[in-house]
Amino acid sequence: MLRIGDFSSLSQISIKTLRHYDEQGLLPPAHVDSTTGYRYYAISQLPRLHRILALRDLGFSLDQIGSILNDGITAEQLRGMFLLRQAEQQARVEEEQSRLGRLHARLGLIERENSMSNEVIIKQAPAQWIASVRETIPNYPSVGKLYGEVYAAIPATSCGIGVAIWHDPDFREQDVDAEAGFYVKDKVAASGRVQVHELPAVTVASTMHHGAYKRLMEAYDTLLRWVGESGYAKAGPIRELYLQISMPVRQDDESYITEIQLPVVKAA
Amino acid sequence: MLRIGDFSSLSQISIKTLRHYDEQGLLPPAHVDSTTGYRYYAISQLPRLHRILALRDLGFSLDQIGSILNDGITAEQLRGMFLLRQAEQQARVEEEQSRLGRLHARLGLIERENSMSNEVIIKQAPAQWIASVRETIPNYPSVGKLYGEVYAAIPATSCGIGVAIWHDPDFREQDVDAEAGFYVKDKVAASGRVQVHELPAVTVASTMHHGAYKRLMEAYDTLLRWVGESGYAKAGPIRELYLQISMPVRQDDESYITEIQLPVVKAA
DNA sequence: CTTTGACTCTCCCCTAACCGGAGACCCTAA
DNA sequence: TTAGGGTCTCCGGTTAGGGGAGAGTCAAAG
Repeated sequence: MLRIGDFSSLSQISIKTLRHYDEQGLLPPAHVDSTTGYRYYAISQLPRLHRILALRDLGFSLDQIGSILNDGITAEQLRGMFLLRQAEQQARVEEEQSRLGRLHARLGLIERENSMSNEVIIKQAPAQWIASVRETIPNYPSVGKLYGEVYAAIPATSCGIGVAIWHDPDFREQDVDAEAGFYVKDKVAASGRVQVHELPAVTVASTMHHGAYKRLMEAYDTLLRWVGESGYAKAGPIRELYLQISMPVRQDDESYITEIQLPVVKAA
Repeated sequence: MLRIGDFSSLSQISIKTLRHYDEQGLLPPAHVDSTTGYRYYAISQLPRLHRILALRDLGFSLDQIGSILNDGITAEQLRGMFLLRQAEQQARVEEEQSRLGRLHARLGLIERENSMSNEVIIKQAPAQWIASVRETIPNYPSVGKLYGEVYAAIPATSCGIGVAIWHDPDFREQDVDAEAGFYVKDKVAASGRVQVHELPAVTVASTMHHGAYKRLMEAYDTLLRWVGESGYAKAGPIRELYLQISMPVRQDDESYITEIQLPVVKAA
């Protein structure tokens, strides 16, 4: 019988860890003195400790290790747990690799521009009701005229932020297939050219543009390059959210804040 | 000014997280009502939140993000932090990949043998004084005779566990270059053929064999295969530690516990 | 037999980045 | 004025242990 310190130096596992494994029921000492509480370990417990460490090294939680070691588990269940763990680990590796890729791309940007520019993040855009008109307009700035029409058609109280959706599959200078309107809290009544429909929840790559519209192109550049470099693919029309704006709209107002959202899916 | 719930649904970041970022000094609300404690956020704070999320996505801790955003950091320092983070991430990817590899190998074993056999783990063997004799012996079982010689030469009180070290670079059936002796707590005096020297601390791949010596070969098989599959290379002579043994030694005693340690380095 | 120094015990707090819930307070629309 | 939903702070929990305090224990030395 070994005291905990001896068992610790024999196994090279810290005393704290051994006590922790005792508490978790993974490795109760062979004997515990009921008056002093001293833990006494047998050398024959070393293989079990080794097994615990091996499973820990494979990424199982202590809970899972407990299930594997204590609850008489069948070979089939064991295989299932390993398959599950392998799938998780596979996903983890891919995630960490993708993070490394993004880091690499960001570092490249820093080295070129010597600062941090627009940040791109992936997020979930929730399902959202929108009141809007859709029309082919001669050029981008013309979109402004559509908002008045929508605004007049819906109650002001349910009117949320202004949104534009560019339905063209690619960038066009002219004859743009544009949808413009406002997010609305609830389903309001449609009227005439103003349609009310629900945008489904999607995963988007998003960037914030803080400044004048005339520099919005930079944000688009950043966003599109990032999406390509990070292994995503376009999965829907680009949205612009006019979070901070003033009336009348000016092309050079530096206080404007615009979010650009590009629906994406992970590329294979 | 938005209340925290509005800012939360606008940014798709949970209220709890926003409060947490406030506490950490990352994103204090634009205004806090001093009587009610209500947090009020400005839309112009969205870009900063985006920046925080982007850095979080790259794997920086909130502390590091705070340094980057709050402490006027130079471009050079920023570059340094990113380089460091990239190196860490690179190491992490390699570790997780290696874990996946081990998992895959283990799963292969499970599918073949339908159970868990010997577990192999990597650990640090501490530096250790040993009293031993080294001799070329005709075959493995002959090693037993050496222990009596060592045991007679050292004080019984300082005598630790029995150890054998196989110095041949590869497995040999005959004329084995063997070292046999006992770990000793302190440096004891050498005498005659019995040498006392210190084994340096090394990283070893280790497996526990619980059972008769005649099946020790299985443990060797497992250990050597594991080392190959897991991307390590042999870095020294194999040790056997006789943790549980009886006198006289019997080849078929199933209560024996033997640890096999193979010094390793990560293969490139 | 006693002392002494090393060892061990339990208990509590700490890690990172939040999540969940309790109880109290606040805001606003009907 | 009230009701219902929003918000506040505080407490506790998550993983796998680490650090330390204060009290008790063991074994060798005197």
